[in-house]
Amino acid sequence: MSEQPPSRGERRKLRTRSALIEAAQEIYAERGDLEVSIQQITETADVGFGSFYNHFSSKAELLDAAVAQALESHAAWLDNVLSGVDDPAEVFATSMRLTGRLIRTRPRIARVLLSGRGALLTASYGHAPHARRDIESAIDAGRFVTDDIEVALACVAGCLIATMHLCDADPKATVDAVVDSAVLNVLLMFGVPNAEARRIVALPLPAVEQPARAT
Amino acid sequence: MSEQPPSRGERRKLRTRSALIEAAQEIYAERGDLEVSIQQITETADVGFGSFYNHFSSKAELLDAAVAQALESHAAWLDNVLSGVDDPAEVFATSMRLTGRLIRTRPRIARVLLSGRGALLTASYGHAPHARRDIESAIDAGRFVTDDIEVALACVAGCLIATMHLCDADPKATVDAVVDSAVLNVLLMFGVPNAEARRIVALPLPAVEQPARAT
DNA sequence: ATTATCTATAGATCTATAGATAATGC
DNA sequence: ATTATCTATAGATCTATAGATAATGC
Repeated sequence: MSEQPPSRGERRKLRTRSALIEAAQEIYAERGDLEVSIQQITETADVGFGSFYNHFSSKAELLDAAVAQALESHAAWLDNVLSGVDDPAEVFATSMRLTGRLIRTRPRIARVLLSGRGALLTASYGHAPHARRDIESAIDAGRFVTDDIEVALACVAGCLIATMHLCDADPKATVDAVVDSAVLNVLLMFGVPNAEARRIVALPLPAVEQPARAT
Repeated sequence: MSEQPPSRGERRKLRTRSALIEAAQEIYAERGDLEVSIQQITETADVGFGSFYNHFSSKAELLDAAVAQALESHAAWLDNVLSGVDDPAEVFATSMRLTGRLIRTRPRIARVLLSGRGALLTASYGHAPHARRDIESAIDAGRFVTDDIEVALACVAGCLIATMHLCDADPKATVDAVVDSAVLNVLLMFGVPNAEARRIVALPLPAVEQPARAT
C-alpha cells in the first residue's frame, strides 16, 4: 500500500484534494445532490476557486471521487474489523449490522452511500463484492439457501439501503434495533432457522474504532 | 372524481401541463436528474419557453409533480387490476410482481419511481400505503409473520427497487423471472412456507391493460 | 526553478419577466 | 374581453481560464 513517502508538496496537494472531496460529501449528504456552484464547493472546502480545476474537470468527476472514497473507506474498515470472524453467516450478518449503524456512527459516509446513485448496490468495488463473497461462502457452508444469487444480492442491498433511509428519516427510532430487525429479515430470507437467525443478530459486535481519517 | 366537464380552455391548459410533466419524466427517466435548462424541458415538451412559468415556478416543483403523477397513476392502476383478488398474500405478491414488471411494460414510469428520491418507499400516498395495508391484512389473516411492520415495509420496498434497478441495468436477464425470484425471497422473509410461496409467485397474472394515458 | 494555489474576469449560460400574439368564451 | 401561450431580453449567475502570488525543492 505505501509507496514512496510523499513529499511535502504532494501532501499539500492531497490535502486540497481531500478538502474538496469532503466538502462534496458534506454537501451531497445534506442535500442529496451537487446542484451548487463550484464556488460554493470551494468555499465549503476553504480552498481557492481555481484550485478546483487542478483536481477535477467537472462537478460530476468530483462526485464520482466522493462516492468512490466513501465506498472504499467503508469496505476497508469492514474488512479490517471482521478479519477475525470465521462463520460466513456471522461475517455477513455482522457486516450488515455494522453498515446499517453507519447512519449513527458516520452519518456523512452513510448518506453518501445512500444517495450515491445506488452505488452500494451496483459498484464493482467496495461493499457489493464483499457481500457477494460472504453470501457465496455461506451457501457453500450450507448455512444459506437461495435460488438466484444476483437477485439475493440485490435484495440484501435494497433492504439495507431502505432501512438506513428509514433510520435517517425517523430519528426517534433506535437505529440499532431497526437495523438488527432488517438483518433478521434477510437471514430468514436465506432460510436460516428462526432461532439461529435471532442468535446471530444478537451477537456482540466487535469493538470498533472508527478510522480517524479516510485517505 | 369527475367535476364539471372541463372547458376547451381548461383542456388546453391541462395539455400543456401534461406535456411538461411527461417531458420531465422522460428526461428524469433517462438521466436520473433534471439538470437541464428549463428551455430544454420546454423544447422536449414542444411548448413555448414562457409557458413553463404558467404552471410551475421552479424545476423542483415540476419534478415533484412528475414523481407524484407517476406514483398516483401506478397506484390507481394496481388498485383497479387487483380489485377481484381475495387472499391478502396473493394481493401483496401480485402487486409486487406487476410493479417489478413495470420496467418492461412502462419503463418511463418505472424509472421515475426508481429515481424519485426513494419516493416509492417513503411517500405517504401512492404505492407505499397500499403495500402496508396488504401486509397488515396478510398478518391479520395469519399468512405473514414479522416482528416490525415498518422495517418489513422498508425491506419490501428496498428489494423491489433494487431488483428493478438490476433488471434495468442488465437487460439480458429476463425481467419476469428475476422479479418473481425477488418476490419469492420476500415471501420467505415473511415466513411463508417454501412450497406455498412458490405457488403464489407462479400464479397467472391478471390480464392487464395498460392505461392509455395517465391524467 | 518548479509547482500548486489563489484572484480576477471574459464569455457563456440560464432564469424570470414583460409585452406581443393567438385561442377561447360570450 | 379574457386567458394562455409564445417571443425576446435584461440581469444574474456560473464556468473555465489566464496571470499573479505563494509554497516547496534543490
